[in-house]
Amino acid sequence: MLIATWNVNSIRQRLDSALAWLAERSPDIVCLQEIKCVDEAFPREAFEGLGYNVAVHGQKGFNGVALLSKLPFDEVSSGLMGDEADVQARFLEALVSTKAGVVRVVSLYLPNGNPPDTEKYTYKIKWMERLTRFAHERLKLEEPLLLAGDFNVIPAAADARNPAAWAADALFLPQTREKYLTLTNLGLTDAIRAVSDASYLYTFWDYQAGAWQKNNGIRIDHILLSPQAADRLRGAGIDKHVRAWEKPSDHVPVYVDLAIEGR
DNA sequence: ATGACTCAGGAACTGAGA
Repeated sequence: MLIATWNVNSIRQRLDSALAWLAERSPDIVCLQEIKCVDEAFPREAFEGLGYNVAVHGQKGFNGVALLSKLPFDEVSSGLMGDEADVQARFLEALVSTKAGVVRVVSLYLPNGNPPDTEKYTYKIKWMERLTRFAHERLKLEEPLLLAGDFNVIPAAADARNPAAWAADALFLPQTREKYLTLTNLGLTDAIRAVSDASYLYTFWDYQAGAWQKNNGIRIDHILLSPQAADRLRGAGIDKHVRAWEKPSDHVPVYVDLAIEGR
């Protein structure tokens, strides 16, 4: 079973690319972020035509997450626990059933947090604390669980081409990395790092200053696995070539292959 | 030294992104 995540930076601007990528990768479940539209504007029919069930949690203008699944959704729930006043569309959780049992998947768009001396960074840190509480609760279920999305966290220096340039950035500040470690230390496995310790594995290249041409990238899109998912990890990868397509997102898809029969 | 790009919203620009 292939499960992927991709920050598309507007699903309406990226529809052709998304359909082309789905045709070549053929994932069973896809987590999308930054769809940048309300639910009604999501091009749901285009994906349903390919056999996907669609769940959307959007908002006007920015943010927004979605899930595509060839398996039907047993349950879908939007919003991250811990702050009823938080209206930003950044979290969508679903449960699907396979022949081998359930799989729980979360599509998440963790706040950027810049500039760090503002309430935006406070929001990011609190969001990470809420995510940790959520993961702690769900791990008790002992299910195959995937937290997939744009975490806006550079976990280590090896995850940036030029780590010094990110030293004071909300994506790489010590406090950000500490909170991310607290999350992963609950027992979550970074799928990409589980299969490779290579350098120069990136998922984002800025549109500006020729970052892509210089391979000046960072690895901020992650798939974190519960022990029950990690036990079934067959492979993982980054579809880097998509960044070279016409009119690309600044992020590329990341995927895992789990030894779970889809249907 | 500086700016550099792409989106949405809404009709010239700003905010957001990272």
